[in-house]
This record gives sequence, structure tokens and C-alpha cells, in this order.
Amino acid sequence: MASEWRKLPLSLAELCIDTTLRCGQSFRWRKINNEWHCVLSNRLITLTQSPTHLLYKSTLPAINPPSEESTLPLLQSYFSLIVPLSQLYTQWSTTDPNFARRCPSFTGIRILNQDAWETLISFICSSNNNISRISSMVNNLCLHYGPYITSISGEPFHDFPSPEALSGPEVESHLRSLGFGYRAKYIADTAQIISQQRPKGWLDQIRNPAVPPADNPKFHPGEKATYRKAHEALLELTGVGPKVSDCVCLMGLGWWESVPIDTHVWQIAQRDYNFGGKGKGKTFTKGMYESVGDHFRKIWGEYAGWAQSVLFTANLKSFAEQAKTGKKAKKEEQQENGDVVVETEVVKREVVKVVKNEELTVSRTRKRKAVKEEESQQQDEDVKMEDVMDGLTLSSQLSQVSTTSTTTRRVSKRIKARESQ
DNA sequence: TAGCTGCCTGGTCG
DNA sequence: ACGACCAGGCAGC
Repeated sequence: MASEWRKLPLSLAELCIDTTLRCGQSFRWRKINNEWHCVLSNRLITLTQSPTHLLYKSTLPAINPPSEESTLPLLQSYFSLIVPLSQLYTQWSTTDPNFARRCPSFTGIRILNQDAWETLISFICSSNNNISRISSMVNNLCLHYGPYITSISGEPFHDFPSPEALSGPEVESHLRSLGFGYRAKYIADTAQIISQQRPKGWLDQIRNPAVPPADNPKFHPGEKATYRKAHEALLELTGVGPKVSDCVCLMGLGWWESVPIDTHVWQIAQRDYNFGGKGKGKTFTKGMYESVGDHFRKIWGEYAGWAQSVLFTANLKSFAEQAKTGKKAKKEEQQENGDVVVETEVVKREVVKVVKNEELTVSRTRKRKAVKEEESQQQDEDVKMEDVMDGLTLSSQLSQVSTTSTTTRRVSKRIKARESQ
């Protein structure tokens, strides 16, 4: 049964849920008729926002319901409302002219204090992937392995599955059939490591002691936990590299100085912060990864990850309109309802497709493998690509280089070699 | 150890 | 229609 709406005074400068819940931090929030829905800590949360208030209500499950009173502290911690966001924007704008230029259209973006385990699995899914597909994969994990909570107009909502629930012997093959690809093994392996080879509560032991889990304010922090140690500890898990590790540190463990460097942030570093004069075009090494992060930490300070997420969002394609000018805000507001409905329906359709077309996708994969084996002379294609690349500007070549296409990498390497002759 | 390559899939673009 | 590339990387050489 749903509770009544409750109000929390909060300005849009302190939190904008329309931006924060869509910018690739959490992949489970769904917007239906101007209301945001997500299961957090064993209850369905529903949110909407006015210029002066955050409105929230909860729907509790029939089995083992949490108390109504626990929802407010849960949300306050989940959104880290203790952190004075507009003050931080002012501070970053003072020390960083680029931030000052980009931030006006992107106020109210907060780092979510998400469950560490969910964050870990979600970002293992994120490699070589896009937001809508990550969302459908995470939704599938919940539908197949997470506990049912409640339904909204026939639509079921499940909580995120536990490590134990994802540790079964059939998990990898099942996830493959659901379209997880090579990430299926990473998820299954990580679930087994966490549930069998780590002490209970291990993820919370490596948290920032100053930032308790949203659903457990009185947790027992680990001794001498540091950001660096947490980062390294996560790297030992399967499917977790430096970028995914930093995402978990920032959004799941309260290490707010963590700055995840993905291909977009690397582009921002080069374009707006004059980074990598010598090493540009080179593959992104671990050393470079650390120095870019350290550079941003020097500029933005102890909340560097928060500042990064503002610039990251401003750089997202799906926010391109918003980036142009803040004056278009009214226009967007009018379009927003329609847009978002379309968006959620796309995700829904994808889920259905994935569930239904298991065999189709498998056969397509096999076909692709077969085709690949036949084309032993990749060289011809490279030469064609080279002609195309010759027509591109240097800057666009550089942005191409930072992508993951092996063909493009090979070609750009060749162009570089030719240039240096 | 730095650099390279393959990887699952779905969407987009020419 | 169709192929190349892209989408918030990572593991294994």
C-alpha cells in the first residue's frame, strides 16, 4: 500500500532529480507520468519535484516491510543532502573557468550514495555499452534474480538481487542468453567472489567511514580505510578495471575524490584542460589514468568526483540541447513529458525483445563469428578506412583514436607513423 | 610493463 | 539493405 505524499523543502539548485537520475549513475530509476520510481532498500520509492520541494512517497512490500519512518533518512542519505551543493558549484566556478562556463545549464547534479554491491554490478555491465542498454540489463537482473516488491499499473518492481542470488551455477549461461555478452562471466565470477571469498559486509569495510550506507547509518567502518586502498581492492574482482573501480568508489562507497576517467572525460581533459600534449593518441595507460585523476583532484579538491559528474553530464549526447543555452529551459519543460515517456517505452521494449529473442541473438553471434573467421585479409578494409581517415581533421582523428574500435586504432596508428616520417 | 587485441550486443549513420 | 563504427572498458597476452 502506498503512503501519502510527504514534502521535503529543497531547491532545484540543491537537487535536480531530472538530471541526477538520468545522467548514468543509477540505471534503475524509471519516469512514468512525471513521477520517478525505483526500489531502494526493500520499498518502492516515488519522487516528484517542485521548485521548492522534493515530494516523496513509499510503497511497502507485503512481506517484511520496512517502517515508513525510515524512508526520509534513507532519501537524505541516498542523495547526500548534507553536502551543500550550490556552495560547491560556487567554489569550483571560482577556481575553474571551464567549470564556470559549463555549469549554468547543469545545476543540481548530485552524486548518489548508492548500494555498493548494486553499483559494482551495474558498472561491470557498463563496459562498451550505452545507458539504455545498461538500464535494460540491470532491469533484467532484478526481474530474474531480485525480490519482488510491488507493481504499478501491472508493471512489476523488484529490488536488486543479492550476491548470493547471483552465485548459482547457471547464472553465467543464463545471463548470456539474456544478452549480457562477455559481461555474464564477470558478473557471475564477481558474485561468487563476494559471496564466498570475502567476509560478510566486505564492501562496507572499504567504504569512506564518513559516508555510511544509505540504509545503514550505524554501520561499523573498516579500520584505516582509504580511497586508494578501496580502489585497489576492487581491481582484484573480475571485470573491474580502473574506471569501473572509480565509479564504485564514487557512487557506491562515498569516496568523493574519486574521478572516473572514461573515454568522454579523457576527451574533456584533452579539449578543455590541455591535457596529454605528448601522449595524445596513445592508448590510455594506467599511469595516464592516474595523472588525469590527480590533475582534477588538484583543481576541484576533495569533492572532485562531484565536479566531474557535472562536466560529464554536460558532455553527454542526451543532454546536448540543455548544454546549448539555459534559456531554452521552458521549451524543454513542455517537451519533457513526451520525451521521457518515449524513453521509458524504449527501455521496456528492449527488455521484451531481449527476453523473447534468446535464440535469435545466439545464432546471430555464431554467424558473426563464422564471418570473422573467413575474413583473414583484414588489410583490404584497413586501406579503405585509411582513405576515409585522410579526409578527417586532426582533432576528429584524435577523438576517433580514443574509441575502442580496433580497426580505427590500427589505421590511426599507421597515419601517425606516416606523419612522423 | 606497455601495448595490442578480442569481446557480446543494439543502435546509428552513410 | 548492409557494413562500419560507436556506446561511460576490461582481461589476457
